[in-house]
Amino acid sequence: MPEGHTLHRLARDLEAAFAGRLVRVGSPQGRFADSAALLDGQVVEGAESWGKHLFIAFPDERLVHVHLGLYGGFDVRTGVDEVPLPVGQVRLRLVTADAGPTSYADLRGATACELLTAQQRDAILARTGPDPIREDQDPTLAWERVRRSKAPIGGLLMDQSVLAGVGNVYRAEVLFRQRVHPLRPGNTLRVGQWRAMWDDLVELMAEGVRTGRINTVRPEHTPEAMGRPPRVDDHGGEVYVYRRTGRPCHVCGSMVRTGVLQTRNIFWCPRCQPAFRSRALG
DNA sequence: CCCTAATGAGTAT
DNA sequence: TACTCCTTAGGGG
Repeated sequence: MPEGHTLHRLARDLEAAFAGRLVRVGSPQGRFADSAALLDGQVVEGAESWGKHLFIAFPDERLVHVHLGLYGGFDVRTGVDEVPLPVGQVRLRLVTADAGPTSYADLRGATACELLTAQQRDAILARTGPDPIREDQDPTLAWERVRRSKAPIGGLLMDQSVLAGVGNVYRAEVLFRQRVHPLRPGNTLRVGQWRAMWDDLVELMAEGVRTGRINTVRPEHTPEAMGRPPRVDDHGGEVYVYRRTGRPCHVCGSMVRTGVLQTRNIFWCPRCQPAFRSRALG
């Protein structure tokens, strides 16, 4: 489930499970085997995330860079009695190998799993915008990009060089909550609207880190408050528009619409998010 | 702008 | 067997 909150939780969990611990490092699937051999038997220094990028630090400034892509997963288990045999395509496995409690972590389906230098990590961070999950981030850096761009805000929100960590769910939901149409050009937004979106993302994504889910509905729109059935599908969080095509808007009852914006599905409410200029999405 | 490929696994047909 | 997906990089107009 890879948006920024997922990576942040993973960094936290990997840090708790492995920082300061001697680990065995392997690649049961084989595709990371050479690099794993270099790290095997070393002590993990820490783990950190930035946007959707995850870095696990080993001695001598060697960093494992992980990007989960569309469907990667990193299962971290702490305090287990036994480490099971790998199941499926495990690209990277970490297992504690000292006197402390036993933990292991299995990485599958990642777009990136590679060994980088600190310089290479810095190059990635240099093309990554402010991350609403991290402390002390400067939203004006993102605003300077948004206000100069005629690209649709729905695309800018997912441009990781503008803003780091927002994916398809958070973009659809923050646009709904702030009543902004996805096709609205960045350079037509007012700074107050941008600031409201940023502040909302800070809150929403912090809640995502706490719960591990993307939950975006306000208290008055929860299933309990409205007497409606809870969302039944996949990921579990309550949302306003994401993947709710053709269903009634929780706020106004209009049918939620869908379209494609920069190769990704976008969802919005035509009444709560009135069109601005363009009608290309209907 | 458009298209395609690349990661796994689950669910549908 | 196909099709989906909380992503991104690369190539061609």
